[in-house]
Amino acid sequence: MSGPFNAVYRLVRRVPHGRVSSYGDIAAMCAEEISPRTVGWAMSASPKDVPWHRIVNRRGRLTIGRRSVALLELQRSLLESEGVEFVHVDQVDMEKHRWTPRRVPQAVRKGRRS
DNA sequence: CGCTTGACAGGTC
DNA sequence: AGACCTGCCAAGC
Repeated sequence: MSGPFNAVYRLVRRVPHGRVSSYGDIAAMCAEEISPRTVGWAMSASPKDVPWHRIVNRRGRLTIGRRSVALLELQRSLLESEGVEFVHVDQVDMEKHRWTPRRVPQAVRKGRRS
């Protein structure tokens, strides 16, 4: 049971309560070469135990809502309930809440230095 | 099998 | 700053 999607899910499960990460950050931390788009696709099919709402775009925008406004509102309410602050109605404060792990699990770490 | 569609990102103008 | 282009890649048709 492996593959890019599961690697993505393992990483997203590590994003702590009250913190957020971006599609690009998750892709960069992933061991396999995947694109941010693939992370987005994985989120759209994520299992129940994956905190998909903690993944936003690079600037903190909630880029989910084009097809489902209800999902956008759900994401916003979930983040607000975790104490995440917003700089705009659809944009979280990345400076304060971006997840910046010192170490990513070896199995997931890609051979690159930031 | 080829074309379109995105829950993206980096660059140009 | 914001519109636009390109690379990206799994799914769906």
